[in-house]
Amino acid sequence: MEPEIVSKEKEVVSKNFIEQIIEKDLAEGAYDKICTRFPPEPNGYLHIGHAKSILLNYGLSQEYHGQFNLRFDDTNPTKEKLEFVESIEADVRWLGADWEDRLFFASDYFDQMYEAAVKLIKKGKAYVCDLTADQIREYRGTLTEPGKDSPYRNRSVEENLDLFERMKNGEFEDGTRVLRAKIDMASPNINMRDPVIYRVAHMEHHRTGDKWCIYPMYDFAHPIEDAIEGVTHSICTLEFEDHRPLYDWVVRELEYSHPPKQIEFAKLYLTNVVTGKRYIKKLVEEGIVDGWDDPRLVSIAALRRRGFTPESIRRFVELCGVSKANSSVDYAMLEYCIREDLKLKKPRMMAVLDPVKLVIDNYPEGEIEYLDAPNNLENESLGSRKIPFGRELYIEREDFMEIPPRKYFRMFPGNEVRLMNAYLVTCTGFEKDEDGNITVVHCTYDPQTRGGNAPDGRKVKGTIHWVCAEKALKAECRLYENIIDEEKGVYNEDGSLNLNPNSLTVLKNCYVESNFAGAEAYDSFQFVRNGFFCVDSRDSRPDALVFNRIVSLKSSFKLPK
RNA sequence: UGGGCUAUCGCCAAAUGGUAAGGCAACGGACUCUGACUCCGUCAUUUCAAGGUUCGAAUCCUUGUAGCCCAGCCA
Repeated sequence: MEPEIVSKEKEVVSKNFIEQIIEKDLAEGAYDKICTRFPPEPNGYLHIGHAKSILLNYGLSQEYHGQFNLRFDDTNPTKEKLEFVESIEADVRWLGADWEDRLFFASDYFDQMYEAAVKLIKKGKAYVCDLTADQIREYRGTLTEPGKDSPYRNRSVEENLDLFERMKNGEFEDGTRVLRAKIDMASPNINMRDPVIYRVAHMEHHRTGDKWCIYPMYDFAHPIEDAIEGVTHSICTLEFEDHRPLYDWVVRELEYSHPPKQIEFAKLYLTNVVTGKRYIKKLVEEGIVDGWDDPRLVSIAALRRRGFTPESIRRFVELCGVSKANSSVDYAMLEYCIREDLKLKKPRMMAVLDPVKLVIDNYPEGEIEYLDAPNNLENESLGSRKIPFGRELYIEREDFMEIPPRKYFRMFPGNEVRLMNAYLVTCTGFEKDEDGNITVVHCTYDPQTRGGNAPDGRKVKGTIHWVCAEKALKAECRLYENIIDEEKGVYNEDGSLNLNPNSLTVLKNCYVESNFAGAEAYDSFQFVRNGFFCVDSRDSRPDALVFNRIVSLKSSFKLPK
């Protein structure tokens, strides 16, 4: 036997700019092994944008055989909650980013940060400042004018040491004193104008309790956290570019032997979707959506509930790429990824969302037969199921037309179509109510065509889905679209969110096959447009279900030109 | 009018001085037990603009233009 030559076309994947930096560092021997991290502040739920950062950092650690840490950047107790650290852990794990035993908290380093601050003071590189917040702002100058030195800038090392210790000991009220780095009040980079590195806040921290009443600022804490953990490449988003000189200043002044380096990349934005914790939070709080996992949102929890798989999100992030250009990825790309992932993996069921009754006049009354239906034509390993068939069925309203346009292949008087996995039927007539709405469609079936093929080999152009009227499960279907209007964009002119009033449609008269595994676990079904999948995987229900041609709801049949 | 960053197809995005990859979307056509999927084809003489250097420029230089970020004791 000739061995089959599988010449898999090599996928030419070009390296993104971060990979190039890492490869250069590795080649030059700057590091033996790389270490990346995902450092969320536990102040909200994660969304698709965070997935990019998580998967980027984790992916890099895998690609270059390094480490990936999960670290909570919990240096501001006013915003942080335990609830969020739990949800974040769950989401990161679900996405498949494995931090092994390296789950860290910035708050675990508070002692070391305090010591680091003392070290700066001793070097004459930090001082306690008594200016009020307003005064500090005034002294800072503006974007175009330099700042001026604080009157407290030249305190002695001894005095600074004493004052800083007393700050720690709780001798001062919130807001009365801060520790500042002594850098350059005239720097064109505002971040370098003697930034505050420690503030007083008498507040309970969700992990350290009341042990501390001073807390380090991000710019001071973050580089230290990275250095302590041996992070080599500290990857963050573009808005921190201006902070890099300060990041470098901190690791330099603190004399770390293998200083981490900060690399910035552009955040992921999606078209017609709300990202941004601020806005999501508002939608949740105002009750416009049901919660953080409302399927109209793109939080990780929502995507999961909606049937997205970790694989599909990984693929999506991979397709989006990494660069420094602000951009907004077409929502269609996300849909493509979930379709791709699910189409071979999941059984495909039948459901009718907008039902109209179909009566097969020559089918014996009261009889129900069970027909074989493959679960997925493209994946035999998913097996088959038995579906009930009877004299009365429901079909999709749009699958019948009284007067068909040209090239309409579905049901219209005189036309023969296939009921998927069942029989060929010929439409013989229909009934209307006084308003002119179609109420019943009539047809006759050809008993010879059981299974959907005619012994005489005749072909039909149309195949439609259906459910058995007697046996089908009546369900409430919730149809979700993006919460932002596709045409008008995300924001109104006044900057408010442009909400799509049709983002949630509840259909009360839907019918779903009753006899697939897990049917009984559902009391309502959620269909998501723009893809033929649906799900509600909350409460450990079965995960994503795929239905036939739900996609047609949105763009059904385009009239030929 | 300070500083930092970015500009390549409708949307992402490669190309690292050698003659504009790829994906999504769109559009044709073939196939089809859904009009989906699959397959096959089309889709940037040109890279924000204008000059310059070079045998050769998306890449280098000059001058513009547009967008994003920064004046928290947030991250």
